[in-house]
Amino acid sequence: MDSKAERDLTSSTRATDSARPALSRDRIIATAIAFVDRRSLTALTMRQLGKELGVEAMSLYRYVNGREDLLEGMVDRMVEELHLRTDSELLDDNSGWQAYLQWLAQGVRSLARDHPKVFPLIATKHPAAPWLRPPLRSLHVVEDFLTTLISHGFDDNRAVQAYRAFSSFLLGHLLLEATLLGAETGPAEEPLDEGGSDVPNADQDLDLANFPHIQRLETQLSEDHAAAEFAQALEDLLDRLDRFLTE
Amino acid sequence: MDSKAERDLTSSTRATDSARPALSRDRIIATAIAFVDRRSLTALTMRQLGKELGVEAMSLYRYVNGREDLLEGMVDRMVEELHLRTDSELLDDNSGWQAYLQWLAQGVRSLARDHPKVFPLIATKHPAAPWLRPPLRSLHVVEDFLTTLISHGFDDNRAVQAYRAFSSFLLGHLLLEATLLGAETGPAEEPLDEGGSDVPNADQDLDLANFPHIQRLETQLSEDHAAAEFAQALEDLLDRLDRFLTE
DNA sequence: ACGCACGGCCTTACGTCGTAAACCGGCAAT
DNA sequence: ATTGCCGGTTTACGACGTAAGGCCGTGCGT
Repeated sequence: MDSKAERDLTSSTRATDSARPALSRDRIIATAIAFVDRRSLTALTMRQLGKELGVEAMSLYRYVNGREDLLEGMVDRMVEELHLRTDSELLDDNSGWQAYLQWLAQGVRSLARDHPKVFPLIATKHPAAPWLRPPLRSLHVVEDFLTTLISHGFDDNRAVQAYRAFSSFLLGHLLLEATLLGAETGPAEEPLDEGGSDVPNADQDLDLANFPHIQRLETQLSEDHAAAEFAQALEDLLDRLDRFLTE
Repeated sequence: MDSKAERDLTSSTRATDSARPALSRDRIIATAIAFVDRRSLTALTMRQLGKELGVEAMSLYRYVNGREDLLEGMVDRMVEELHLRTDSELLDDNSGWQAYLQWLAQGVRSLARDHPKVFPLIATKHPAAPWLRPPLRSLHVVEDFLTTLISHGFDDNRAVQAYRAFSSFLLGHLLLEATLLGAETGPAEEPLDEGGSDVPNADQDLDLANFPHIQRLETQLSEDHAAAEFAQALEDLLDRLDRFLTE
């Protein structure tokens, strides 16, 4: 009675099938993303993912071309999402390019916050082309970006430079934030005790005796103002681009 | 005669032995870094590294506490290097904090450029403490940072914020640059042809027909002005911090 | 001088990973 | 009924990280 539960509805593989959604690239990728969100990147294994989908690992290979391709699929899927929900108003002349960039930045930030364990992948994986810079690694998104800026007075050169600056900005802030959030899912991380007990292990490690400033500022350093700082830095970047535009 | 070649020089394992430098954590880590530079992160395997050192894989475990620890060691080593060659002049009141930040930024950039394949590790690995943000993930470096800024008129709060802004800046620009440089060592990457030929596979892929801007700007997008852009963005950041300081 | 503990490296072994290749049941069209 | 494909399974291989124990030369204690 293990996997026979959904057998009787096979009278015809109709669309009304609700029991077993049937394997597909999309479903695999979606499940993989959810899985990584819940567990971790290194936990994402073909066999585990198979189990998650109620299927043997090798079945996945009919839809994804190996693990590497799966990861790429996840990245593409997530970034493409950005383009899909582009409010076309934003691309018009109505709201300025700044509104568009604000929207885009917040969108990418949402990605990073919703999937902190996946984001390093977006940030790190080598793009298909050298002009597809993380995290804006979708042709659609980049095209939107360039279109919007150019239609708002940027010349080619400045649009490209803006693209680069914007990419760097997002990457830096959001990868940091994501790394912070997806705290390694560390279950316990044994201190590994390295030895006996007589010698108090003289190296510096995590006692802050020799680092007075860090020690004093420890709490401040640990505070999380990610949202505000992101917003502020984004403002500054936009100002910079604006100045850049009218120079 | 396979591994006996270097047997006869074992008359005594004296210090004067120049043939086989003898295993040590330092040597292992150094070799690992060099190895990753030459090959890639995923190619760095305990067995491969052993081979590189003329030793069995398991021998490494006497000095590094597993692969994860090895990677951490590599990161630490590289970042610590920054602190070691800190010109103490820079920390004095003589040159301003801006000179220090310029120096530090260029130092980290050198790291990224010298070891583009390792840099993602520095950027991505979870720091030991939440206030050790990549890529400035060394207590020494952070302490230097805070000391310098505070001794130049920053109050605690602003110094901390500067630290965060600076980290994000470096991470974004340099991870991007490193990713670009360490071009995945991709040997060929078969186009994998995905199926028949009748349906032209309606997705966009890499023909730029539907992306006029990208197509037109392709060359500009591919141009590499990393150095200049980095310098410029750094200038702007310093200005921003300066304004921030006297507000 | 001799023995012996010990540090440093090797051998063996286990479980898990990605994935190539062959296989197999059932549906559709012939 | 036959055939062939489609979607999934089985089996198998080599490489990985690493636990556990073996082995051998060196240097110290006596």
